[in-house]
Amino acid sequence: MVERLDHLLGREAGELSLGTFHALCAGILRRDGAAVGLHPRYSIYDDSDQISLMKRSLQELGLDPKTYNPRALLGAMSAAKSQLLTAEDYVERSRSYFEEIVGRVYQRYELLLAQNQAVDFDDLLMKTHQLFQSHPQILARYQSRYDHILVDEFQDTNLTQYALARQLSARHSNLFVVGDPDQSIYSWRQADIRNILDFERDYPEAQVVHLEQNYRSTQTILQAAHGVVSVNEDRKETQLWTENEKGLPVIMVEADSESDEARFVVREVDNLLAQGDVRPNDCAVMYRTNAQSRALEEAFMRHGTPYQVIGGVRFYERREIKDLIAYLRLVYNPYDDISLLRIVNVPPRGIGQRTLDDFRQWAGRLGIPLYAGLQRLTEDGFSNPFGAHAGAALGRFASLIRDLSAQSAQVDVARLLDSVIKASGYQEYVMESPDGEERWQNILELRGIAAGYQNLDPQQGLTVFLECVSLFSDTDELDEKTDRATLITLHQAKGLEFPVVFMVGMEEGLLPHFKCFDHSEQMEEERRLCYVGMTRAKKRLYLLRAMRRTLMGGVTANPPSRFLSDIPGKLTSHASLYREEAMLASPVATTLVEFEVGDQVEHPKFGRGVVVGCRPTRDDCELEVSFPDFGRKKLLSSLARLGRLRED
DNA sequence: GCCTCTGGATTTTTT
DNA sequence: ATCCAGAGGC
Repeated sequence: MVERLDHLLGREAGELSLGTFHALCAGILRRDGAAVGLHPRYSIYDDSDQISLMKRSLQELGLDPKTYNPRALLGAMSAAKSQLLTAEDYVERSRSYFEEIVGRVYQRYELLLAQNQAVDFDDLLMKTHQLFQSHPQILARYQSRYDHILVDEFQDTNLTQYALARQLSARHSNLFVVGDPDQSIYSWRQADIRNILDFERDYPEAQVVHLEQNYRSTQTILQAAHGVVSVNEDRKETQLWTENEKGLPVIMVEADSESDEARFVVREVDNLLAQGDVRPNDCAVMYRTNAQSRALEEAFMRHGTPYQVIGGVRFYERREIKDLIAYLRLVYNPYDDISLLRIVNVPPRGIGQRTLDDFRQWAGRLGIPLYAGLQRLTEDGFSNPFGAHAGAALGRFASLIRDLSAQSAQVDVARLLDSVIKASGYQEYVMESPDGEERWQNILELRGIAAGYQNLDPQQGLTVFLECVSLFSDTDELDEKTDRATLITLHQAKGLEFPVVFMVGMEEGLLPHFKCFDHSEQMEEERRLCYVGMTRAKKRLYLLRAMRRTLMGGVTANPPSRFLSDIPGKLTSHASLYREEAMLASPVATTLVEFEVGDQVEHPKFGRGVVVGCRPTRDDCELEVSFPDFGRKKLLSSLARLGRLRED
């Protein structure tokens, strides 16, 4: 985004602050969070840290994590935070037994967060809002800093984000939001469409501009996508139009299995590349679930076609990476018990469950963070209450972290990381494990990323590095410089565009996902998701499905997605792998051209003619063409080299 | 304390 | 199919 703006605005782009709500808030809290009791070196807890903390909350309350699913509780709590409900608010309005439990857990969870000097993703937003509310003079500073505020993808903001935008723009009243209700695909993350509806109420003087001209896609693609999304009932009818050409038909492909599906994609990409006007970068393959990337990746790899997978098993969620980050986080924020517990015995250093339980209880009685407890153990003249063996192991760990902390003020992040690896013996530990080599490569990659922070002073470097790691977004890794195809989920693809798009898994159960079958609102969201995917395509759109596919160990046969039948037939062509042998190595879309009755066509031998009949078959189209000099001829669209004459 | 085995859950999407 | 937590053996 920064690059795009640089390109558009030139030098002035440097004056802009640009970021996700979360990143912006993280910076604000880093500077001014002390006003709401936040330590400037607070940690940001991600998904798995949240799970740990939630489990600990349950444990402390004597609740069984099997009865009370930590994920479900986190979900309920997150929903509350997205609407600015504090734990106390929540408790006050809880109506059911479940809500009562959530309320109790929420309170305990908040307490633990505070003890750890940590915040979760939702807190970044909510605490910033609280900060602004309780400290108008701080808010005023940010208000005067930003003359204008623009929120993009406004349909995907939650109530807290909207409230933040309101606060920040209150002084200048220059708030500009851009959004498309048809592309609202994050309601499960508490995105609230009310934000769009309420906007005009909250800003009665707002000017509304409807952007109905599309500059990206061909007419055919737009019409096909409209066919899908216009079925939604909870929707205001709008139809995009474009001055672009009609373009190629949408290609529907029916494959045998997911590997066939993947093979088709790879071959077609190669065909397009061979033809010359398409580069690997122009091609994207989109799917509903990350698990689907596997078969595709395999096909791309085997075929030797360059590709990149966005998201999937996320880099920063790999175990070896999280472990090393936990060392850095603990060094950075000694209150961070979650990070300490993660690595206290990784690699194994003789601190087992028993020792740890004793130690935690002991520190708990003293009311001090675990790290402070460790330091106390090593103080001179302190008689260690743990056994000789366990006590010594704890002591060694304590001095390990202390040495690293001392270094953290002196050396840059990359060197600090080297020290962590060396002092903990992490390299040996990783190399012993299965996939050791691969995991070590990941660590080297992390080392490379850390090296990018060398020009900052040590403290600053560590701060910025940890923040980037926590707030890293998958689409950040989208690499436009190396020329390769992109494999990406439909959700992540929002906001992007590609000349060639393959949507795979167009089946009932995948898109729409079977989890959405029972709820009409969720079903409408699936439809929008399909719409988002289709409208990413500029020139060529392929919709693929597999007759059989392996899901969670078992083989299933999914019927075609209901969305496929909402695309007007005259916009589509069918292709399948069965025809593959007969097909020359040329892209499907150049051999299949869309014809309608009445089209003027030209044949290399018969000359000009008019299409009088058109019968689509499963993977082709039988045409009947009337030629003035040769009479009526039956032709196969894929074989007869017919050209359509321009309509005037 | 640490390693291995087994049974059970678990996959929708993400800042 | 794969990952994780808990149990049991060394």
